[in-house]
Amino acid sequence: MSISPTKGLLTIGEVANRTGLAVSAIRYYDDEGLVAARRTPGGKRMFLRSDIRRLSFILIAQQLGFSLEEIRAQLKQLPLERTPNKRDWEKISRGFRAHLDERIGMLERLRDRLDGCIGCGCLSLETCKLYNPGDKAGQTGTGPRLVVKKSIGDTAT
Amino acid sequence: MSISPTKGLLTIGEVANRTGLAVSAIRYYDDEGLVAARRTPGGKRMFLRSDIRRLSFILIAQQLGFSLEEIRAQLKQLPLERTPNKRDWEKISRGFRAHLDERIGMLERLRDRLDGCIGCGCLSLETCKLYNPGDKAGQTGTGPRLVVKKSIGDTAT
DNA sequence: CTACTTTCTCAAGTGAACTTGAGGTCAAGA
DNA sequence: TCTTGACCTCAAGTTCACTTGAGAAAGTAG
Repeated sequence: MSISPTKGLLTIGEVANRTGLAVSAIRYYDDEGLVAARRTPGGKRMFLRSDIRRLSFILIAQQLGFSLEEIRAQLKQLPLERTPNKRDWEKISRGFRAHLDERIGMLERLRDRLDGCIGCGCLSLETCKLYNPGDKAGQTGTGPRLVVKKSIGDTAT
Repeated sequence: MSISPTKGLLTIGEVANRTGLAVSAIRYYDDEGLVAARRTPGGKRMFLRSDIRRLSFILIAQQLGFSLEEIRAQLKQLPLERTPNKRDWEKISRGFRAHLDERIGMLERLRDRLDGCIGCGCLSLETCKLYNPGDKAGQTGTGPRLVVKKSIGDTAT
Protein backbone atom coordinates (compact mmCIF):
# COMPACT_ATOMS: atom_id res chain seq x y z
CA MET A 1 0.00 0.00 0.00
CA SER A 2 1.76 3.05 -1.27
CA ILE A 3 0.75 6.67 -1.21
CA SER A 4 -2.43 7.75 -2.91
CA PRO A 5 -2.24 8.48 -6.63
CA THR A 6 -3.05 12.15 -6.36
CA LYS A 7 -0.34 13.99 -4.53
CA GLY A 8 -0.90 14.56 -0.84
CA LEU A 9 -4.44 13.29 -0.79
CA LEU A 10 -5.66 10.61 1.57
CA THR A 11 -7.99 7.69 0.98
CA ILE A 12 -10.97 7.20 3.19
CA GLY A 13 -9.22 4.34 4.93
CA GLU A 14 -6.25 6.48 5.78
CA VAL A 15 -8.49 9.19 7.14
CA ALA A 16 -10.34 6.60 9.18
CA ASN A 17 -7.10 5.41 10.69
CA ARG A 18 -5.91 8.86 11.55
CA THR A 19 -9.13 10.10 13.06
CA GLY A 20 -10.40 6.93 14.64
CA LEU A 21 -13.68 7.35 12.81
CA ALA A 22 -15.37 4.47 11.05
CA VAL A 23 -15.19 4.54 7.30
CA SER A 24 -18.96 4.50 7.20
CA ALA A 25 -19.12 7.54 9.43
CA ILE A 26 -16.78 9.47 7.19
CA ARG A 27 -18.88 8.59 4.17
CA TYR A 28 -21.89 9.77 6.07
CA TYR A 29 -20.27 13.09 6.89
CA ASP A 30 -19.32 13.45 3.26
CA ASP A 31 -22.89 12.78 2.17
CA GLU A 32 -24.09 15.28 4.73
CA GLY A 33 -21.70 17.91 3.49
CA LEU A 34 -19.63 18.16 6.63
CA VAL A 35 -16.56 17.38 4.61
CA ALA A 36 -16.24 17.55 0.86
CA ALA A 37 -14.19 14.71 -0.48
CA ARG A 38 -13.06 15.00 -4.04
CA ARG A 39 -13.04 11.92 -6.26
CA THR A 40 -10.53 10.02 -8.32
CA PRO A 41 -11.45 9.30 -11.93
CA GLY A 42 -12.44 5.88 -10.62
CA GLY A 43 -14.87 7.42 -8.16
CA LYS A 44 -12.99 6.96 -4.91
CA ARG A 45 -13.08 9.61 -2.27
CA MET A 46 -9.90 11.52 -1.67
CA PHE A 47 -9.36 13.83 1.26
CA LEU A 48 -7.16 16.77 1.93
CA ARG A 49 -5.01 16.52 5.01
CA SER A 50 -6.95 19.47 6.30
CA ASP A 51 -10.09 17.37 6.25
CA ILE A 52 -8.68 15.51 9.19
CA ARG A 53 -8.86 18.74 11.06
CA ARG A 54 -12.45 19.21 10.02
CA LEU A 55 -13.31 15.72 11.19
CA SER A 56 -11.53 16.23 14.47
CA PHE A 57 -13.52 19.35 14.99
CA ILE A 58 -16.71 17.41 14.34
CA LEU A 59 -15.70 14.79 16.84
CA ILE A 60 -14.93 17.27 19.53
CA ALA A 61 -17.93 19.48 19.00
CA GLN A 62 -20.14 16.43 19.14
CA GLN A 63 -18.75 15.46 22.48
CA LEU A 64 -19.73 18.89 23.67
CA GLY A 65 -23.29 18.13 22.76
CA PHE A 66 -23.55 20.00 19.50
CA SER A 67 -25.59 18.39 16.76
CA LEU A 68 -24.23 17.76 13.31
CA GLU A 69 -26.55 20.46 12.09
CA GLU A 70 -24.99 22.99 14.42
CA ILE A 71 -21.52 21.80 13.56
CA ARG A 72 -22.27 22.09 9.90
CA ALA A 73 -23.23 25.70 10.46
CA GLN A 74 -19.89 26.38 12.12
CA LEU A 75 -17.95 24.65 9.41
CA LYS A 76 -19.68 26.66 6.73
CA GLN A 77 -17.34 29.43 7.71
CA LEU A 78 -14.46 27.41 6.37
CA PRO A 79 -13.73 27.17 2.66
CA LEU A 80 -14.66 23.75 1.34
CA GLU A 81 -12.49 23.51 -1.70
CA ARG A 82 -9.44 25.33 -0.46
CA THR A 83 -7.27 24.21 2.42
CA PRO A 84 -8.36 26.43 5.27
CA ASN A 85 -5.62 28.57 6.64
CA LYS A 86 -4.80 29.69 10.12
CA ARG A 87 -7.06 32.69 9.86
CA ASP A 88 -10.01 30.53 8.83
CA TRP A 89 -9.56 28.25 11.78
CA GLU A 90 -9.03 31.07 14.18
CA LYS A 91 -12.39 32.44 13.24
CA ILE A 92 -14.07 29.16 14.09
CA SER A 93 -11.94 28.87 17.15
CA ARG A 94 -13.13 32.15 18.50
CA GLY A 95 -16.80 31.33 18.01
CA PHE A 96 -16.33 27.88 19.35
CA ARG A 97 -14.52 29.10 22.37
CA ALA A 98 -17.33 31.48 23.09
CA HIS A 99 -19.77 28.61 23.03
CA LEU A 100 -17.52 26.60 25.24
CA ASP A 101 -17.33 29.41 27.75
CA GLU A 102 -21.06 29.71 27.64
CA ARG A 103 -21.54 26.05 28.25
CA ILE A 104 -19.06 26.06 31.07
CA GLY A 105 -20.91 28.96 32.57
CA MET A 106 -24.19 27.12 32.37
CA LEU A 107 -22.75 24.11 34.07
CA GLU A 108 -21.25 26.21 36.80
CA ARG A 109 -24.47 28.03 37.43
CA LEU A 110 -26.29 24.75 37.48
CA ARG A 111 -23.84 23.30 39.92
CA ASP A 112 -24.28 26.23 42.23
CA ARG A 113 -28.03 25.96 41.98
CA LEU A 114 -27.85 22.30 42.72
CA ASP A 115 -25.91 23.10 45.83
CA GLY A 116 -28.75 25.29 46.89
CA CYS A 117 -31.54 23.17 45.49
CA ILE A 118 -30.81 19.51 45.58
CA GLY A 119 -28.92 20.19 48.73
CA CYS A 120 -31.80 21.90 50.43
CA GLY A 121 -34.23 19.32 49.20
CA CYS A 122 -36.25 21.63 46.99
CA LEU A 123 -35.07 20.38 43.62
CA SER A 124 -38.10 21.01 41.53
CA LEU A 125 -38.84 23.23 38.63
CA GLU A 126 -42.01 24.47 40.23
CA THR A 127 -40.43 25.63 43.43
CA CYS A 128 -37.14 26.82 42.01
CA LYS A 129 -37.57 28.89 38.90
CA LEU A 130 -33.82 28.99 38.82
CA TYR A 131 -33.53 26.32 36.19
CA ASN A 132 -35.63 28.14 33.68
CA PRO A 133 -34.85 31.78 34.09
CA GLY A 134 -37.12 33.39 31.55
CA ASP A 135 -35.51 31.76 28.59
CA LYS A 136 -37.64 30.02 26.03
CA ALA A 137 -37.15 26.46 24.98
CA GLY A 138 -36.86 26.26 21.24
CA GLN A 139 -35.95 22.68 20.61
CA THR A 140 -36.64 20.89 17.40
CA GLY A 141 -35.38 17.39 17.87
CA THR A 142 -35.83 14.61 20.30
CA GLY A 143 -35.81 14.80 24.04
CA PRO A 144 -37.42 16.95 26.64
CA ARG A 145 -36.87 20.66 26.39
CA LEU A 146 -35.43 22.63 29.20
CA VAL A 147 -33.18 25.56 28.83
CA VAL A 148 -29.76 24.70 30.03
CA LYS A 149 -28.95 24.01 26.42
CA LYS A 150 -28.13 26.69 23.97
CA SER A 151 -27.52 26.21 20.31
CA ILE A 152 -24.69 27.34 18.16
CA GLY A 153 -24.88 27.94 14.49
CA ASP A 154 -27.01 31.04 14.43
CA THR A 155 -23.98 33.19 14.83
CA ALA A 156 -23.71 33.68 11.08
CA THR A 157 -25.53 36.93 10.53
CA MET B 1 -61.18 20.53 37.99
CA SER B 2 -60.64 20.06 41.67
CA ILE B 3 -57.83 18.37 43.51
CA SER B 4 -57.05 14.76 42.78
CA PRO B 5 -59.10 12.16 44.65
CA THR B 6 -56.27 10.69 46.63
CA LYS B 7 -54.84 13.23 49.02
CA GLY B 8 -51.84 15.15 47.88
CA LEU B 9 -51.31 13.16 44.73
CA LEU B 10 -51.00 14.73 41.30
CA THR B 11 -52.42 13.63 37.98
CA ILE B 12 -50.16 13.22 35.01
CA GLY B 13 -51.51 16.42 33.55
CA GLU B 14 -50.65 18.38 36.64
CA VAL B 15 -47.17 16.94 36.66
CA ALA B 16 -46.80 17.83 33.01
CA ASN B 17 -47.76 21.42 33.73
CA ARG B 18 -45.39 21.76 36.60
CA THR B 19 -42.40 20.18 34.94
CA GLY B 20 -42.93 21.34 31.39
CA LEU B 21 -42.66 17.76 30.21
CA ALA B 22 -45.07 16.29 27.70
CA VAL B 23 -47.60 13.87 29.10
CA SER B 24 -46.29 11.25 26.71
CA ALA B 25 -42.78 11.73 28.02
CA ILE B 26 -43.90 11.24 31.58
CA ARG B 27 -45.71 8.05 30.64
CA TYR B 28 -42.57 6.93 28.93
CA TYR B 29 -40.47 7.57 32.02
CA ASP B 30 -43.01 5.69 34.05
CA ASP B 31 -42.84 2.72 31.68
CA GLU B 32 -39.08 2.88 31.86
CA GLY B 33 -39.09 2.89 35.63
CA LEU B 34 -37.59 6.33 36.08
CA VAL B 35 -40.59 7.29 38.13
CA ALA B 36 -43.08 4.94 39.68
CA ALA B 37 -46.58 6.31 39.41
CA ARG B 38 -49.19 4.57 41.49
CA ARG B 39 -52.67 4.06 40.07
CA THR B 40 -56.19 4.95 41.00
CA PRO B 41 -58.72 2.11 41.04
CA GLY B 42 -59.71 3.42 37.63
CA GLY B 43 -56.17 2.94 36.34
CA LYS B 44 -54.97 6.52 36.18
CA ARG B 45 -51.47 7.42 37.13
CA MET B 46 -51.01 9.39 40.31
CA PHE B 47 -47.77 11.02 41.31
CA LEU B 48 -46.23 12.08 44.54
CA ARG B 49 -45.15 15.66 44.73
CA SER B 50 -41.65 14.33 45.14
CA ASP B 51 -41.90 12.81 41.69
CA ILE B 52 -41.66 16.30 40.30
CA ARG B 53 -38.27 16.46 41.87
CA ARG B 54 -37.32 13.17 40.23
CA LEU B 55 -38.48 14.43 36.87
CA SER B 56 -36.63 17.69 37.27
CA PHE B 57 -33.53 15.75 38.01
CA ILE B 58 -34.04 13.72 34.85
CA LEU B 59 -34.47 16.88 32.83
CA ILE B 60 -31.36 18.48 34.15
CA ALA B 61 -29.17 15.43 33.98
CA GLN B 62 -30.24 14.91 30.41
CA GLN B 63 -29.20 18.39 29.48
CA LEU B 64 -25.81 17.53 30.83
CA GLY B 65 -25.60 14.70 28.38
CA PHE B 66 -26.42 11.78 30.62
CA SER B 67 -28.50 9.01 29.12
CA LEU B 68 -31.70 7.79 30.70
CA GLU B 69 -29.87 4.61 31.52
CA GLU B 70 -27.28 6.51 33.50
CA ILE B 71 -29.91 8.63 35.15
CA ARG B 72 -31.85 5.57 36.09
CA ALA B 73 -28.78 4.25 37.83
CA GLN B 74 -28.48 7.43 39.86
CA LEU B 75 -32.13 7.44 40.78
CA LYS B 76 -31.92 3.87 41.98
CA GLN B 77 -30.36 5.30 45.08
CA LEU B 78 -33.65 6.93 45.91
CA PRO B 79 -36.53 5.00 47.45
CA LEU B 80 -39.28 4.49 44.89
CA GLU B 81 -42.28 4.00 47.12
CA ARG B 82 -41.40 6.35 49.90
CA THR B 83 -41.03 10.09 49.55
CA PRO B 84 -37.28 10.62 49.46
CA ASN B 85 -36.03 12.80 52.24
CA LYS B 86 -33.31 15.37 52.39
CA ARG B 87 -30.68 12.79 53.15
CA ASP B 88 -31.65 10.72 50.12
CA TRP B 89 -31.36 13.68 47.81
CA GLU B 90 -28.15 14.85 49.32
CA LYS B 91 -26.59 11.54 48.47
CA ILE B 92 -27.53 11.95 44.82
CA SER B 93 -26.56 15.56 44.94
CA ARG B 94 -23.07 14.76 46.04
CA GLY B 95 -22.52 12.21 43.31
CA PHE B 96 -24.10 14.42 40.75
CA ARG B 97 -22.10 17.39 41.77
CA ALA B 98 -18.95 15.37 41.37
CA HIS B 99 -19.94 14.51 37.84
CA LEU B 100 -20.73 18.12 37.17
CA ASP B 101 -17.33 19.19 38.39
CA GLU B 102 -15.75 16.54 36.25
CA ARG B 103 -17.61 17.70 33.20
CA ILE B 104 -16.77 21.31 33.85
CA GLY B 105 -13.17 20.30 34.17
CA MET B 106 -13.26 18.48 30.87
CA LEU B 107 -14.72 21.45 29.11
CA GLU B 108 -12.17 23.76 30.63
CA ARG B 109 -9.31 21.53 29.64
CA LEU B 110 -10.73 21.26 26.18
CA ARG B 111 -11.11 24.99 25.93
CA ASP B 112 -7.53 25.49 26.89
CA ARG B 113 -6.42 22.92 24.38
CA LEU B 114 -8.44 24.54 21.70
CA ASP B 115 -6.69 27.76 22.41
CA GLY B 116 -3.47 25.97 21.78
CA CYS B 117 -4.69 23.76 18.98
CA ILE B 118 -7.35 25.31 16.87
CA GLY B 119 -5.64 28.57 17.50
CA CYS B 120 -2.30 27.36 16.29
CA GLY B 121 -3.81 25.62 13.35
CA CYS B 122 -2.92 22.09 14.37
CA LEU B 123 -6.35 20.88 15.36
CA SER B 124 -6.13 17.26 14.46
CA LEU B 125 -6.21 14.10 16.42
CA GLU B 126 -3.17 12.78 14.67
CA THR B 127 -0.96 15.70 15.48
CA CYS B 128 -2.32 16.52 18.89
CA LYS B 129 -2.77 13.53 21.08
CA LEU B 130 -4.20 15.92 23.59
CA TYR B 131 -7.77 15.06 22.87
CA ASN B 132 -7.35 11.43 23.59
CA PRO B 133 -4.93 11.24 26.45
CA GLY B 134 -4.55 7.52 26.98
CA ASP B 135 -8.14 7.00 27.92
CA LYS B 136 -10.13 4.29 26.24
CA ALA B 137 -13.38 4.91 24.46
CA GLY B 138 -16.01 2.57 25.79
CA GLN B 139 -19.12 3.73 24.07
CA THR B 140 -22.13 1.60 23.44
CA GLY B 141 -24.60 3.81 21.67
CA THR B 142 -24.62 5.93 18.64
CA GLY B 143 -22.07 8.42 17.50
CA PRO B 144 -18.39 8.50 17.04
CA ARG B 145 -16.30 7.63 20.02
CA LEU B 146 -13.84 10.03 21.47
CA VAL B 147 -13.07 10.36 25.08
CA VAL B 148 -14.21 13.66 26.39
CA LYS B 149 -17.30 11.89 27.59
CA LYS B 150 -17.45 10.03 30.83
CA SER B 151 -20.36 8.06 32.12
CA ILE B 152 -22.05 8.14 35.46
CA GLY B 153 -24.00 5.32 36.95
CA ASP B 154 -21.21 2.96 37.78
CA THR B 155 -20.66 4.69 41.05
CA ALA B 156 -22.87 2.19 42.85
CA THR B 157 -20.39 -0.30 44.15
C1' DC C 1 -4.15 -12.34 -15.83
C1' DT C 2 -5.83 -13.72 -11.29
C1' DA C 3 -6.56 -12.91 -6.52
C1' DC C 4 -7.38 -9.89 -3.07
C1' DT C 5 -8.26 -5.76 -0.66
C1' DT C 6 -10.42 -1.46 -0.60
C1' DT C 7 -13.76 1.23 -1.99
C1' DC C 8 -18.20 2.25 -4.10
C1' DT C 9 -23.63 2.81 -3.96
C1' DC C 10 -28.02 2.10 -2.21
C1' DA C 11 -31.31 0.28 0.85
C1' DA C 12 -32.40 -1.14 5.12
C1' DG C 13 -31.51 -1.72 10.06
C1' DT C 14 -30.31 0.20 14.88
C1' DG C 15 -30.83 2.49 19.43
C1' DA C 16 -32.22 6.26 22.12
C1' DA C 17 -35.89 9.00 23.43
C1' DC C 18 -39.78 10.12 22.53
C1' DT C 19 -44.40 11.44 19.72
C1' DT C 20 -48.56 10.31 17.24
C1' DG C 21 -52.71 7.90 16.32
C1' DA C 22 -56.47 4.77 16.93
C1' DG C 23 -59.75 3.20 19.79
C1' DG C 24 -61.43 2.91 24.44
C1' DT C 25 -62.40 4.36 29.60
C1' DC C 26 -63.39 7.41 33.57
C1' DA C 27 -65.31 11.19 36.12
C1' DA C 28 -67.32 15.71 36.63
C1' DG C 29 -70.56 19.18 34.94
C1' DA C 30 -74.97 20.90 32.27
C1' DT D 1 -78.20 11.05 31.19
C1' DC D 2 -75.21 12.85 28.04
C1' DT D 3 -71.18 15.06 26.87
C1' DT D 4 -66.67 16.62 27.38
C1' DG D 5 -62.00 16.50 28.66
C1' DA D 6 -58.43 14.08 30.66
C1' DC D 7 -56.71 9.80 30.85
C1' DC D 8 -55.67 4.88 29.32
C1' DT D 9 -53.11 1.12 26.15
C1' DC D 10 -50.72 -0.49 22.36
C1' DA D 11 -48.62 -0.17 17.98
C1' DA D 12 -46.32 2.37 14.89
C1' DG D 13 -43.85 6.48 13.42
C1' DT D 14 -39.91 10.04 13.94
C1' DT D 15 -35.25 12.07 14.31
C1' DC D 16 -30.44 11.70 14.82
C1' DA D 17 -26.33 9.60 13.83
C1' DC D 18 -24.78 6.18 12.23
C1' DT D 19 -23.95 0.81 10.95
C1' DT D 20 -24.76 -3.29 8.21
C1' DG D 21 -25.33 -5.84 4.12
C1' DA D 22 -25.55 -6.89 -0.74
C1' DG D 23 -23.64 -6.58 -4.98
C1' DA D 24 -20.31 -4.31 -7.97
C1' DA D 25 -16.06 -1.86 -9.52
C1' DA D 26 -11.25 -0.13 -8.70
C1' DG D 27 -6.59 -0.68 -7.84
C1' DT D 28 -2.50 -3.47 -6.24
C1' DA D 29 0.45 -7.65 -5.52
C1' DG D 30 2.16 -11.73 -7.35
